[in-house]
Amino acid sequence: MAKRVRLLDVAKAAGVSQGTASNAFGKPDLVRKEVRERILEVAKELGYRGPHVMARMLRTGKAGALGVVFPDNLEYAFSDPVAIELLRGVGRECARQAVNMMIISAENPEQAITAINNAAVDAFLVHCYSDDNDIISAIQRRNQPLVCIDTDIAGAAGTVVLDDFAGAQMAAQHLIDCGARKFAILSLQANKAENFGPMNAKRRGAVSHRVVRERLGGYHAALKKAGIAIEDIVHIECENMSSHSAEMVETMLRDHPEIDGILAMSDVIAIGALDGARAAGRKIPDDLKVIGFDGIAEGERTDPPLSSIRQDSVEKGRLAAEMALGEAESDSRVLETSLLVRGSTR
Amino acid sequence: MAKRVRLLDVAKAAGVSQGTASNAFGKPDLVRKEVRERILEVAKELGYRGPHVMARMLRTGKAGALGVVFPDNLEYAFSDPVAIELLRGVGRECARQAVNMMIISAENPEQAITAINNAAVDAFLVHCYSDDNDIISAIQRRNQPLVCIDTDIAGAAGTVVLDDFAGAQMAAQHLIDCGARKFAILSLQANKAENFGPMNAKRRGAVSHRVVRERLGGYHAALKKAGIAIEDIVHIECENMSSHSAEMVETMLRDHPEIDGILAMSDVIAIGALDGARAAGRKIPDDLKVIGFDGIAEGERTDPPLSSIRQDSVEKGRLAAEMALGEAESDSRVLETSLLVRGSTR
DNA sequence: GTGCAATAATGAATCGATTCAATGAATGCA
DNA sequence: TGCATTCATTGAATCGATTCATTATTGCAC
Repeated sequence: MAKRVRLLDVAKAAGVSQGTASNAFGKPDLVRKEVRERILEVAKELGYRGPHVMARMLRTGKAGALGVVFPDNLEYAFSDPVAIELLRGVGRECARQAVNMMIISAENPEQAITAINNAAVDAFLVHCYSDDNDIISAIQRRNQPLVCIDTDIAGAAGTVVLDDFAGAQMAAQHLIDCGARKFAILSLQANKAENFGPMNAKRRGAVSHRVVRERLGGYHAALKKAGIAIEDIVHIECENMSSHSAEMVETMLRDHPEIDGILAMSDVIAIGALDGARAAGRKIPDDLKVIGFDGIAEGERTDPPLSSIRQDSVEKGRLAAEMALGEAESDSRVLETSLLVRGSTR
Repeated sequence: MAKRVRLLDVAKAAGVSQGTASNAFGKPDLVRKEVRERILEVAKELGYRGPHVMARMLRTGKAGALGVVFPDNLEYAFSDPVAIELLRGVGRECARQAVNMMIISAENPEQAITAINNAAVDAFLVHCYSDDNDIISAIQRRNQPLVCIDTDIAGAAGTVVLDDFAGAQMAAQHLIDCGARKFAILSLQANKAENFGPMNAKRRGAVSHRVVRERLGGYHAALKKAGIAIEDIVHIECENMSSHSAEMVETMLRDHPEIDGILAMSDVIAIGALDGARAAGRKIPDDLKVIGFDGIAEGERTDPPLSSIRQDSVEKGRLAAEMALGEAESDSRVLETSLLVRGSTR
């Protein structure tokens, strides 16, 4: 293979200094028009392909890219509807700022750390639930701006979270207003260690995932206020997959026929719950009210359409990107939620 | 800000050559254990953050990333279910090969070209419909492996496409088998220039998007064989959005009450068609059969569930990534489709 | 014609690693 | 003891740009 044509070669051939040749490409207004044109012409003749990206990066220190990390589960980034909305928002802001989007990919945590160390980016965005994490430390070691989404980590440059507590409270209050009295909570995974199924008090007390902790707190607060004892609530921890929650709910409803209100921590789980309830012979919303969390588009098409707590995940991603790229005003934002009433509670 | 600690600083402090220090990090087995440990220790003391990514890239010429470009519409990449599956596949392969995934982001074609020129990647993957494209040229100018998905472009290192013709043929044949005789085809955008609505013969003759050309050809072939004249088919070009196709279909069904079979070039369009047909008072599948294309998961939950031509978009993305990263056997692959019969044609 | 400012161009230093031919030391074998 | 071989280390060259202090040129006003 022929040796790559360098800027220096172009400069020599055009009879100008390397500095001028560089400016002809990067800062055209610093070079006299005719000189610049000659340089570009010579460049074309020699087959120069434009400034070498890596060399420029090394010199300028700018990568022109934002790193996006999903430590908990990487396949999840392109599967979960909420994660996808998040990515859409990140992409939107990156496009606005003319910065590329580097998705850190890995099959396991160890690989992820290597991937992080090899990524030429200017800042990191990390979406995760747990806050104790080798991956987070690896990012922090790079000493670049880091914005955390959905969790608050000490030392992060910024944080974007939801007011999960208030949202959950709203959800539970809504079910109470609809007349439900016997509740089941379908929780997202609460800890690093998987432990799906009924959730005992001990595990409820040791929730390391911020989102789960807050939402659980919000549910409990509203229910308590309505005079419902926490011990009377059925807690189940579900994988964030409709098929999984469907199974769980079907079983659960057979064991606890009295349940008339289901609080699901995600719409994906809630959609499965609708299926499970149908399989267990319940009529929704007559026998049983179900409310999800997130307000994803799929919730419009379920049978019946799913009530939920709407969050703006696109904006969440966009905002986080904006922060990471250093254009945001504050370094910590809490987004609000709103109640979305549809057929599953009406 | 204190000056960054360089490898050279570490080497000096540890009393070894820079080469040895480099090896201590990059090729540990070339350095005696005690020496390596001392180097690492000194590095930690000095606050050395590990080899500088950009410097390494410049020297080695490897970026450790795969560029992914969506020239037609960038927001689309995180909106369309099929594009997302594609990304999932790409992500899977990238993870397997320990390579990051650089999503080229831009708001307009001009910006996209800059973004491409600024991206430190080892290869490119491009998903697009049209084959004449400034963006493609920009990528080709970089002289790196380029794999095209869903279109075949001269000079690409590889191509991954679907047997769209056969799939479309299968779809049309299925509707014929179900007894439909009066057809409407809901096409994806056929050309760079947007022109949604009824599609005249002239526009049908000048389809620049390969996918549309092939699928249209497949539909026509099957219908012709069944003795249906092309002129009797209603052609409508839709935006790939359910809400848009719903409107189009509702209007279309009022103008053409005889239609009893709808061939949609995507499931997204088909799902809108179900809504539009319902709004126009049709019963599916009794009055009207509808079949989509792609076989996306959402099709299971529509009312009625959507028949479709299934394609494995995840595998399409994975395979393309594999090719681009240079591990695939061949440089051109055509994937097969299969018929997915559900409620909308039964 | 002189002085001053503005504009162009120069060329060497720099960004921070990796690589590789050369050298030195240590080991194995006859 | 001598020679070949292996293992560890060195140090300079290299990857390919950008930057910036300096010099050269031009234009303009008085």
